[in-house]
Amino acid sequence: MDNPNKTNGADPRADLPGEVRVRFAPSPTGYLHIGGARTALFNWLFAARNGGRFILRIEDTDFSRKVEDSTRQITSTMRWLGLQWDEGPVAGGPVGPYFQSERLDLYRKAADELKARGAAYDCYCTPEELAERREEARRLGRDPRYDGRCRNLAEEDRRRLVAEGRHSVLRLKTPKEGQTVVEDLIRGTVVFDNALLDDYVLMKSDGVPTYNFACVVDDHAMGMTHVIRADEHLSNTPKQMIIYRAFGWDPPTFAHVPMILAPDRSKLSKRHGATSVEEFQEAGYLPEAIVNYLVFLGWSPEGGEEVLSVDELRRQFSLDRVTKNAAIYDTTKLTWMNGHYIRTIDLDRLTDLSIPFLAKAGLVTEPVDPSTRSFVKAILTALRDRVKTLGELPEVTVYFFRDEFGFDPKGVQKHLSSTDAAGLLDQARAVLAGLPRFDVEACETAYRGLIESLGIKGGALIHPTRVALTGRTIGPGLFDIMALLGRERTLTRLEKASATAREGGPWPEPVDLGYPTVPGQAAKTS
RNA sequence: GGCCCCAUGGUCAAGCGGCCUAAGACACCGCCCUUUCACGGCGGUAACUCGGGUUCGAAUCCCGAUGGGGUCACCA
Repeated sequence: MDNPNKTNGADPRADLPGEVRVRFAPSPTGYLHIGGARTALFNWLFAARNGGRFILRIEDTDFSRKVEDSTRQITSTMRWLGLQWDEGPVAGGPVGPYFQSERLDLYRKAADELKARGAAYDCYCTPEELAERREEARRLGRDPRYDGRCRNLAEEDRRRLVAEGRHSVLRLKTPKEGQTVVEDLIRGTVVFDNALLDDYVLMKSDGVPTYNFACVVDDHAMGMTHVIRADEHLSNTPKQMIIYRAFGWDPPTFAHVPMILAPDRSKLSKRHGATSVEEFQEAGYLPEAIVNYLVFLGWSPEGGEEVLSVDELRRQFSLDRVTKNAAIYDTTKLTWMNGHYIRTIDLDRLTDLSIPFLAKAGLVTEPVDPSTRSFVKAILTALRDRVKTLGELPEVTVYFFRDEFGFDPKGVQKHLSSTDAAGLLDQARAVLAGLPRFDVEACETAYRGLIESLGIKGGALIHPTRVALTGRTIGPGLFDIMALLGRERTLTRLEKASATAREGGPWPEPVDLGYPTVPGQAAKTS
């Protein structure tokens, strides 16, 4: 005799490492969505805080031929963010495989068990018929739900349908009465009427499970203790609870975190600009800034700090300080935070992170030699608190790397259009040329001296010099620029600018290095 | 449309019955610092969706309305 409980066994959780087990289960869509990243982050932090394990599972039950590429993309971005998983692709683990596409046998077995328990049944209705009936129901103003006609099929009818060559799907026999109660860590108690639940599909006709089914089978088999996921899954939860109950399994504890919405309050999608972590990565955002920003979308620390290190987050994160309301995603604060990290992280690290951006613009060639590296480092010292993203770097540093850098017409107009300016530049050049040492202090002393002896205001000399040396009116301190440029280039540029000023131009046009892309702010500019 | 969730400034948010004539951060606006631009410092504008209750007392509890969001597939 069949023992309906025989495959229940012990709760898998009992034998698995970690008291707390949580997972992030993305489907391989090609990139790591910003909302997904936050869900992953919450899970990761929750595991860290509770001494648990963080599992990565790829939900690739959909067709998708790019599974491999997509998975690589997602995993590499997660690593870049610092969200290492304890079990999952590459890492392996005791309850693998961690790709749903490799777990098909498990689902089939589980499906058979459910059928044996009388909790599910084969349905032979074709998609066309279903669509037709849905349409019909809609027309009559009824809920477009499955009518349950295969729920209690007589054996001979079943045979007839098979003989017609029909394929079947497996449907769950959902209870017609009663309620399903979800005790959610964030939402509290949420009650759903079973009567509203459809006999939805568990296994598709091609033998592949649907999301809700695979999700339950895996969460159970993988010993999940908590399921932390986006709010959009809350309405799926009763369906999943019923499956757990049908198997006789204890469901995990659920926590539905609020969604991240686009500025227009709708669900975040591609048309809202940057929605993937990769886009921010390419634009020169630092992982710590993204993590820091993301965690504050829905969570806040007890102390009210706005900037917290990852270590601090791992120590402080808790689900009971997660808000219930959806957050609108706005990059302004992220950009500010990125600027904060740019000016506070270790300089060597900043240098290493910056070089690829300069290389991409052709300003340096990788691998950089030591002297170039220290030059970049010195530039960064002078410039780091003036940029918000690494992507802006080429734009604001060209003149350090190239002698053709173009002049801002307004700057020229304002500071280099008179012959006075040319004269000033000549005098400055003479003074600088005679300096025994050419460093920040020496340059400044020389300039201050010249300014005083000419009886002019500092700006009268400094502004024209800045434009002459950099082509623009903004940038680091002038004497830092001189020291960075070195005597030779400084003198040459002064001379050249003076000559051009005398001739009244022409001044080279600013070069286009691809303007800094700040994702999500495109809409603002237009 | 049914069901579910949510509701404090432009945005993120603190607040969990009296400490609220409501924190903090970003953004914005002034001022200061200053060779520019930043950074930094100081200050300012700006919010409890509405209506009923409960209570001595409500941003906080209850109900309703309104608004927003999610979900209703052989997608995940």
